[in-house]
Amino acid sequence: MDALTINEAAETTGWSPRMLRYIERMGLVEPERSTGGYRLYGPGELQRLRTLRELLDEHGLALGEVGFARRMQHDDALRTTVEDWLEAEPSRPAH
Amino acid sequence: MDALTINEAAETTGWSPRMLRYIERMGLVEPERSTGGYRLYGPGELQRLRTLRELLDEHGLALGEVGFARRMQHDDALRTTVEDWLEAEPSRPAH
DNA sequence: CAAACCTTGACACGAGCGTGGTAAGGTTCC
DNA sequence: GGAACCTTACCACGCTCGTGTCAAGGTTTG
Repeated sequence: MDALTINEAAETTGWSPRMLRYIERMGLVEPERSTGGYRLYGPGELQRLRTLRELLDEHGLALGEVGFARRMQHDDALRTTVEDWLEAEPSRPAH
Repeated sequence: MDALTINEAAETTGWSPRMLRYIERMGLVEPERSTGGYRLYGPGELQRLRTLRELLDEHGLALGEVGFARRMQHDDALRTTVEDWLEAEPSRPAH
């Protein structure tokens, strides 16, 4: 078994176990579960957790913002509605 | 002059003057200014304010989230970094 | 089976968000 | 010039976010 439990995953990624559960609820990193319900973090998830940390630091993002970006990517209606609104810059009569 | 001042704009859009200033700081609707510094809302901005309200209600969004979407659209590095992270789903070895 | 680990759920708490108000001072325009 | 409006800058307050800790109970494994 090459999957780590939550405390082991926390140890190697630098996140706290508490935050790993929080990140899961955001839908950002969702590990498999053992038959008994234990979270099992595979190499893919561990990598993702490390790069998530970089992603946040690099651009000063919040977890909620990445979660929102994810929602936009999964919800076509949401994404297009937001994009349409953003693209409709105020039609300012030529300066 | 077909541009409204902040209180007039608030009146016709349903936002409070307080929120119009807040929305401006989010970078979502940035009206022109009079020489004296008064905000002047043109028809374009008024329309944008009304549709913004709809956008939020329709998908239960927060102003900060739309502001974040805007930042992503304006900052290429930010957008691609976030998208790359989201697209890299955990490489789960074939179940 | 028992020690060590995990689960969910609750309470806590500082920081920031979305609002409102108010104060001190500048702008518009009749 | 003065009434009515605007500006920025603060204080306030309830709510959510990010985070921790603890309790009660189930799982893993030596």
